Amino acid sequence: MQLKKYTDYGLRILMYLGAKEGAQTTDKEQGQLTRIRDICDTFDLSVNHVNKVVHHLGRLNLIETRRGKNGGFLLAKAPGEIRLDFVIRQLEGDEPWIECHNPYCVALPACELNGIVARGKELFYDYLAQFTLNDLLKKQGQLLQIFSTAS
Amino acid sequence: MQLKKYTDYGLRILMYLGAKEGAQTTDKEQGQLTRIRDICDTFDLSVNHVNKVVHHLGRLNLIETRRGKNGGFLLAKAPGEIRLDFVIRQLEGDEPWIECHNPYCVALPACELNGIVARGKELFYDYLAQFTLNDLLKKQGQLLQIFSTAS
DNA sequence: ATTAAAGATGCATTATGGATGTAGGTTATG
DNA sequence: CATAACCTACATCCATAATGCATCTTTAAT
Repeated sequence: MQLKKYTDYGLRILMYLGAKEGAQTTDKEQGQLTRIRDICDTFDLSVNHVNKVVHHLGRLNLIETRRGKNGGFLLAKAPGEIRLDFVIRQLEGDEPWIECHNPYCVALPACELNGIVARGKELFYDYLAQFTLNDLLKKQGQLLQIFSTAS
Repeated sequence: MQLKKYTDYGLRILMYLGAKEGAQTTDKEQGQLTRIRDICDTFDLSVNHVNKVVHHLGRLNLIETRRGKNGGFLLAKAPGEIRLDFVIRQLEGDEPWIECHNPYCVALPACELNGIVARGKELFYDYLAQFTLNDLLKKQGQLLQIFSTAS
């Protein structure tokens, strides 16, 4: 019962982008785009894994990816528009937390458990829905310093 | 992100015991104790796995186990005393849902995420705390019939 | 055009941990 | 003392997350 590292990495990537882009004064006069390598250097992660997460974030329209020389990626929305429940639900996959089939449970027709757990799961996500990427950037200055020295 | 089958099996075992014992008119005049084999036959599970879950439930003092001939196990408390949050927390293990170490995340000193997820986790368990084994036995009659014919 | 730098993609491999299996030990009944 | 139950410690299997590798496609600079 734990979030996948895959999901975790996705959130770190968003935090990295949010901290960096929040520090840029003008939208147009930004420097180089963030590259996969930048993320890997900062967090000491596998290029291949981050590759896939970045791609996934792109498909979710949370970031915009650009191929080719001087390519990279950046947030596709304002940090306040990126809700944590959405990110986690999508990256994690939204399967039931309890498995009634596989193997099939004979009690299923009379079972109250799956409903209770499903409601609990929704409460978890409802809580996360109160937060956005902005809430992860409260200590933006400190994050920036960490990210700039970590690579 | 899913409960372990181990936990699931534990809840099924408790439901089985609750349904069966709830149907027994007098406490003293009960028949044979429930055995691991009974659970396995009913739910079509592995003896070895159920073995461990039963043992765990015993250590948690949720059931009383008796060794030797005519041994077996039974609920150690009234179903209304067995809270679902406790059962799931114990069987599942109470680790954080997000991993900040292993690999260590450089953002940790300035990260708001782990706290948010931890709060969400507690809300999940708070919700489960409203329910007991009794709530899983609403359809006790139907459960009894299922269990008696499933073996 | 050519080249280099970036992400995209598919497949292979490794690592982790849950799920099972095996073997024997311990306890209680009759 | 034989049997039937749970107890316990391993060992092994297996699903899947995590990671690696190779190649393709796209884009910008030269």
